[in-house]
Amino acid sequence: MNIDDLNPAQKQAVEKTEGPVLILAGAGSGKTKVLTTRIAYLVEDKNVNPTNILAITFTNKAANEMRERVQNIVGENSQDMWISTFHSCCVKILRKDINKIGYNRSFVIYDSADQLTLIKECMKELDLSDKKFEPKSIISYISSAKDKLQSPAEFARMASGDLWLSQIAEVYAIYQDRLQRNSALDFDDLIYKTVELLKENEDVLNFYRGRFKYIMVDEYQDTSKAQYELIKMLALGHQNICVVGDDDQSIYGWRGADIRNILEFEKDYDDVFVVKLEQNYRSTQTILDTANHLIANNVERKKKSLWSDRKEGNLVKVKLLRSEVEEANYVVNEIYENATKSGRPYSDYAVLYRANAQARAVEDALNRFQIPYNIYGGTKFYERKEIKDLMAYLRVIVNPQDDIAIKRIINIPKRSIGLRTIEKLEDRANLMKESLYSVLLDVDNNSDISTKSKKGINEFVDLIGLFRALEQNESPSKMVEKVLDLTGYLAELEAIVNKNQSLENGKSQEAQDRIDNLKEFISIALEYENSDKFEDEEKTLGNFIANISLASDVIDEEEEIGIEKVSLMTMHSSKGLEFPVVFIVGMEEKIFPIARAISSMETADIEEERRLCYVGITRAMRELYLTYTASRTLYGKTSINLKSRFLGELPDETIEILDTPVKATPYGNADYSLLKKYSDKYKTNMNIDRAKKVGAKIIEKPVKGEGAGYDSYNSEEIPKVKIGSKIEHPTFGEGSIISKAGAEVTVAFNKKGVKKINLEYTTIKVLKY
DNA sequence: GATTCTATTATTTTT
DNA sequence: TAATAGAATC
Repeated sequence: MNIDDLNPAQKQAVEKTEGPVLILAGAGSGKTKVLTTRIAYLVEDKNVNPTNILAITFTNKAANEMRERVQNIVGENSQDMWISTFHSCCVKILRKDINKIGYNRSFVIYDSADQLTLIKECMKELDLSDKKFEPKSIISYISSAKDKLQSPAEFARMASGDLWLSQIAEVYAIYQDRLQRNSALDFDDLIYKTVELLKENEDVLNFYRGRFKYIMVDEYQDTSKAQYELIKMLALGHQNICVVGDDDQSIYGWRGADIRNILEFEKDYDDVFVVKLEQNYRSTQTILDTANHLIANNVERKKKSLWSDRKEGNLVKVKLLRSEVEEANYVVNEIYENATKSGRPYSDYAVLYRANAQARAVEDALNRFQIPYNIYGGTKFYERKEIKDLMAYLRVIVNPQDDIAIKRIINIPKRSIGLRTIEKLEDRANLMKESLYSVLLDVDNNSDISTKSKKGINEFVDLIGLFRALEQNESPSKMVEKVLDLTGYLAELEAIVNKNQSLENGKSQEAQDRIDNLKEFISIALEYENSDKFEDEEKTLGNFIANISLASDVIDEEEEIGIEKVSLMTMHSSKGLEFPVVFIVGMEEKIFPIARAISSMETADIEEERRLCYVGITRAMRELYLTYTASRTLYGKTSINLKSRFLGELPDETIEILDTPVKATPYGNADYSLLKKYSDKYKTNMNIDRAKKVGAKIIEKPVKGEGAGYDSYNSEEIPKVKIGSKIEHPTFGEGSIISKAGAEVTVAFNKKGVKKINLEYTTIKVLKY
């Protein structure tokens, strides 16, 4: 195995195969390469049997990438390794032995929507109004309890004396009970129950301990307590545990990640070999210096300092704009000019922000410039209504005890089973402590159900019975087809398409999209059947839907081949990615760091925000822009925020301030310090309107030439028009747009002929977009 | 049972 | 602003 192309630190990380190893891998330091090489090295040079290797990641994407890369080096051998996410690894373990802790082996996995439905039911059972108790917040309590391996009983004990927590404890207990009754596990359970299984069954634990002689964990800084315990149990004994992570990139504390796991790894295991990967292969030294300087402000961290042997590159550009609209315009204009000048494809550019809501302004600007873009974090494939309906059918076929799934589809397509009926059936199920399905089977002996509903229920039950019989010898993809066919689901959609074809409403298109999605689902099933990725599992419907539940593929954006697009995403979702040119927008207090972190008593919260900023900065390969605004409208409210403290934490030598830092706002020359004073005095989020009320002096006239230093128009008033839009001009009358260049459009007027007008200076009315 | 109206509320996201 | 959930109404 040739490892000559690794740097000395990387080599050490690969060659130290025995005992606990902590690889502190800075951003862009070739972490995945080290990990895959290490696995290959174990197999090829150390003659380790591939079955003895367990490599764990957080996302499917990371697992797939790793598997692929390992396969490229060691070939067929990689088939016998477990390279998977925490969750799918746990599913595999649980499928085999979960019956030992009182669950059905054909359990289903509840996603967060199912979870929410179930929680609401549990709350209803306890007569907790969801006015006072936000179901989502209860879920997060329960979820974090599970992350910390707290059972309902332990939670109740801890909560004693606290009314609020005690009530959550009650919900938790019922919720857990209902999950078990439904033969369902939520995502947190997958880890929690695996730990429980291994704790309570020595033989099972010993089996896996014997099997996994070499364990590797990626993104270790993101592990929860439960995941930590799981790994620790498995690694006990041989202690061949290698964890890779970067404490500076720990940005998921809010969903249970415990940064202490990585900070205290050396305390948890004996004689830990620590390697720091500090050479960065991604960014210019200027960008790295900027990031290093910023993150040095954090106290809770392992000291690291990224360096690069690349040239210094451009300074980081810092720019103040007047509003989020101007900010977006500036960014997009810069992308446009930079791309035109350098010949870079648009896919080289990324705009990062703290919250998704900030994307809109950037989107609008991109539309105005007609630059193609992709927003990450859209609707997930599996969250689509039609896919969830279909999945619900499949789940009921595999596991009829799945009440949540039954309720979803019992009346789809319509079978005259209304809400009232379902409620009655449910009450009966609860009363008899039975599943909904058994009550349905027995519906004929149920006196308070109408004949019409009874008929529908029997139809439903017969259908499910038929499917269950078919499932014995049909493949998953065939089953999907059967469900779509025999339920009439597909036919119903096709009818909509045909009926509305002539009409120009979106209904036909929408139905067609759904049909396409369902067809896509069939191919996913076929793909699953033909894949060899899951060699050690049978290709049953149950395993198929479990796989789907653990996948979260975003819908493949109608892959327009050859179209290079600008990427828009949150800094969270940018982790692990890189772009030649990066813009981070909204560098303002209360935006980034976000208000909640500022008001929090915990300095840890600000530190996590700072790490997020570090993640954002280190995405940039060559050029980095940081922008902020004097005034920002977000969630329909305009406020003036101070510039982000993070900007002040950057080194003077690596940044270039492009703005004239003045007090200009779209409203004019607002007195910044005054606003700040009022904000402090009234201890409230001061916005311009409120400030005016309490007497802040704000000159309402826009100040020319001053301010952002960016000579721009107030594009807020420029209507979004495109070629083909119909408009009305105050003097030329109606016309349609035939071409467009920035704010300058060419319009063919109905009466006055073709004219060029500049939307910057002309007020038009848009009749049709 | 479906549709329309009203009120509420808004980090970050994977599994 | 805009999405969405729940209530009110047809």
